[in-house]
Amino acid sequence: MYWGGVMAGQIGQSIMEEDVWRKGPWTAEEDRLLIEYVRLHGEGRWNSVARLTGLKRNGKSCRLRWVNYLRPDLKRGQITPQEENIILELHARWGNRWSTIARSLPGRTDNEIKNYWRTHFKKKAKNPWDASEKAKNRIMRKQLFHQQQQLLNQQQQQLQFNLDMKGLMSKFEDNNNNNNYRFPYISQTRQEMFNHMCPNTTEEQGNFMLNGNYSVPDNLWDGLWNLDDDVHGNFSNKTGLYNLVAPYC
DNA sequence: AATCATCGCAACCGCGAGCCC
DNA sequence: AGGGCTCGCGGTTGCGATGAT
Repeated sequence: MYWGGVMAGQIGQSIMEEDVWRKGPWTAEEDRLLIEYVRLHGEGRWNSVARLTGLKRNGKSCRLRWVNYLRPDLKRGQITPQEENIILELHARWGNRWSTIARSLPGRTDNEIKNYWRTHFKKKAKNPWDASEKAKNRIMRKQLFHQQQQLLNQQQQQLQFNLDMKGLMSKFEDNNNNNNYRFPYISQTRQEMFNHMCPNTTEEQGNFMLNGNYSVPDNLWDGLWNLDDDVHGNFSNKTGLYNLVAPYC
């Protein structure tokens, strides 16, 4: 634990005052204050956090803590082989554009993916592109090995997937009905959302998924690789929804 | 058991884009 | 037009955990 940087006084005040920003690991109390701030004011205006909550953290630090650790829709746990494959594919396509890659992995942050890449792939070859090819081969072998087990577990996975999807959809609907702070950008009905997120989905497929069976047609995954980067610049609109749902479409 | 190396990840830093006045 | 502010991104660092010797 240490104390760092001195910041000149805040703009707009006649008297310049020195403020010492705290650095280093966040405490539970700091997390609580930040979560409360976002609950009351939503994401953004991070430089207001210190003034409104008393947190001795600068805006950048608050944003980073929220985006990388406190966001309620973050997925915990290890990167799955499927996610690993996506990372490799997208890195081969976009290089170190971590935020772009992260948008295709719901619940994963650019920082997490960046760290994962560095620790798992970067050092395994002289350059990352070689690493990408080697890792892809490794994953293909791994997937082959696990194929039999996956078949055995298929029923159980299908059940879990259905439950997860139902939970996701209920969150969206809760937000729609209750203005839940977790998804402040959502203002669509479930049907509208699916129409937007899954434009290639036929009406029959859409109804099928909406009515409780969320099996993913293989061809719909193709859309994941054709995401238009231009429409993914901000997580405060439909894009956020798209990114959450895209893997299921 | 002690020491050293490596890993994994949270957090920081510098930079640039976009916006507003 | 340009200066200031906010935000997001990618690179880097620091440090605890874990493994190897």
